[in-house]
Amino acid sequence: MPQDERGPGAELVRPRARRGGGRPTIADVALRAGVGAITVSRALREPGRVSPELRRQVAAAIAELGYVPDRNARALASARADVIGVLVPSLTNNVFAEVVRGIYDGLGDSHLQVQIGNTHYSGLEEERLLQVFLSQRPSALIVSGIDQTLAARALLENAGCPVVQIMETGPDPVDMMIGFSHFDGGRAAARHLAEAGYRNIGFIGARMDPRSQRRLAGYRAAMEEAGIFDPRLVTTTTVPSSVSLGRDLLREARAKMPALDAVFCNNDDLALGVLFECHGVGLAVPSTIGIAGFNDLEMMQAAFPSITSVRTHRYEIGRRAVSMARAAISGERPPQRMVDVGFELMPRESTKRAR
Amino acid sequence: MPQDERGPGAELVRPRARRGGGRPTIADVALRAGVGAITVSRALREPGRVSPELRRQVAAAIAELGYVPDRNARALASARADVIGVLVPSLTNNVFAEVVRGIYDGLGDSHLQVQIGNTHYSGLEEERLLQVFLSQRPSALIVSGIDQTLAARALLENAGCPVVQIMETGPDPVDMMIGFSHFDGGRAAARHLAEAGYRNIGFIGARMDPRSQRRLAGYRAAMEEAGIFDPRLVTTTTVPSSVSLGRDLLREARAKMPALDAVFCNNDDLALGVLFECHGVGLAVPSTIGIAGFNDLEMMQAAFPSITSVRTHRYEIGRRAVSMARAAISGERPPQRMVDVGFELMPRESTKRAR
DNA sequence: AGTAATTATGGTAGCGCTACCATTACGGGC
DNA sequence: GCCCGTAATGGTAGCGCTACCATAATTACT
Repeated sequence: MPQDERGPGAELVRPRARRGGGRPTIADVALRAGVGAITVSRALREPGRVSPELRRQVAAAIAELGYVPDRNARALASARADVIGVLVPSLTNNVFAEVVRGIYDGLGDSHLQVQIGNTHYSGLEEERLLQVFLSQRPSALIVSGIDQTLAARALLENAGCPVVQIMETGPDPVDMMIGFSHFDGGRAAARHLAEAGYRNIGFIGARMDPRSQRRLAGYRAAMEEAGIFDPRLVTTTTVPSSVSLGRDLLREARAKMPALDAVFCNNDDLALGVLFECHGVGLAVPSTIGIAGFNDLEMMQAAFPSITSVRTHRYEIGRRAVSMARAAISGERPPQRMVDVGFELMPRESTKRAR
Repeated sequence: MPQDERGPGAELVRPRARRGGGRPTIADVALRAGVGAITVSRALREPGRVSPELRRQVAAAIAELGYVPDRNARALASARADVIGVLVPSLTNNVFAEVVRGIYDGLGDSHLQVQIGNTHYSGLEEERLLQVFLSQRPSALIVSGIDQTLAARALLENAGCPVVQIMETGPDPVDMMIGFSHFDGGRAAARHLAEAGYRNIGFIGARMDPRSQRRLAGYRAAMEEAGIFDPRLVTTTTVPSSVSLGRDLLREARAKMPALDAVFCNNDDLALGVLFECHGVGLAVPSTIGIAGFNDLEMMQAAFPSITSVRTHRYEIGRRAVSMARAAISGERPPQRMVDVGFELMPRESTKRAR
């Protein structure tokens, strides 16, 4: 007889193995603490509603068992996942990377998780991701921009959770909104160049998503105010932005308009490329050509010469968007549904034309 | 009698309102399609096991009702969320932003979602996030580096799901691993500078996380091989990297070692700062001073002069890490548990010393 | 003192899905 | 023709938690 004698029936009698893999559940904790399961649940979510005595017992039992609540079960039972869905058009674009960092930092010690979707600047992809996110019943949604498709907008309006649109301000928010005016930012940069004494001020733009378009519109407005607008000054492409592309576009712009004496770049990557191109072909900055960028990445002030740019408050937008979402989740709708965080023109060497 | 006559008992008889908010469930779809609920579930997850006939009926019912599966219920029932947890030390560091982009692109049309945690280069934070992630029973985990704390390593080993360590290679993987040798990368860059004829080759490093340390070790090995190592050539700080910091560190390095004729920078941001500092103080690059960076960001080749760097395959690492994870999730352990994607030295103008 | 309001706790019944097993239909090997 | 393996489908019983209601034990108030 083998030692491992269990009899042929043992297999049949054995209770079905626990599906979940044997992790302790709330029932185990309740048993150990000598309380009901619901009291454990409450001790975790609303400690104020449980007596200090029981709270201690529960905490001890949790520690002894190494209990970790199952987020999936919680989400199913409460019909709400502790997740904030975030949609951004790009993950590698430094601007959105900082927004995302602000979002993460804005979570603080809340139990919320972030789920990021990358729309690749595509409205259809945004719709698809919205569907996916909604299937989790998120606690809130943060979406970039104000140019959602009709279908996406409908999804947002029926999301059943707070929604924050970020990075731009505009009329008719779905719910809440925090950002700034790209039009005004573009206009401020262009005005600055005009005031510095430049006359043939070009615009260089890549990608040309809706926000870029509005910066271009702001540039145009400033140029027309000064009576120096000329369509040949505008050089754009839908190709994604890069430093090399900045070099290429400056070459293209100068070929078209040899008299060009300044450029306002859609973003700082292009501005850096423009600076390198000037170095490469021996154009003096700022005396022969002025350069202004947009976003004010850290490197703008370290460049030589330092580059004028429009500082945007990306990190702050991320943080405050989460604050607004958290407030709304707790039921307290913030007084301001629409927040304009503005921008700041940072004049530097690259636009100091000697008069 | 009021019109709205329901009798006092109506309130008690009324079936309890559906908790979930009235979204159609799998049972609704099953009813409509005239099949069992389980068949709907299978039609969605393993279409091959359902007859084409029923599959069509189910698809039609889903479309008519606008059914969207509840991910939370699925996760609870199957004890597995369709989520890949990703831990990175930084979200704004361009290198990790590209890894993350590769990860997202690697998902393809799978039903997987990504959950990103930002460890801020902290082992303790990594532990905490691992706990949070594990409470969702993720399908796989991707973690950066090989320097986990003991506790974090234990969590990973008992995670009960595939684990991929990325960005580095090293002995003793938890499960799978994909990356490259930072030591070899650092050594290759330093050797290149020595072979180009530079003699007083400095090292400039920021943050000095474990990967930076290994690059420094590689640099040192190359210097000792060439018999030109001097500890005064090394300038580091634990401050996070930036372009401005590159300028500062070059000033510091030159103050310490006026004979400095080349620098290998920990990363490309610093290298760019070094270039600007050289422009600022009128040092000729590459004749008076040579510059090499690490990672080969796009701007390196667009810079003037273009900057030598060590190209790392960040996007590819992200993509392939997901492939490996997906393979493991499907049960097919990939033949290679450890993948070294290598790196590529990109010699450019900034190290072309005229002999 | 008696009643209502409040607090603290527990029991029950799901949330919407899938694992597991049972059942049926069909074809092939003997 | 019978048995058995295979494929296709369904029923049942949870997964681990929380909403909802019930109950008991207080406190507040008339």
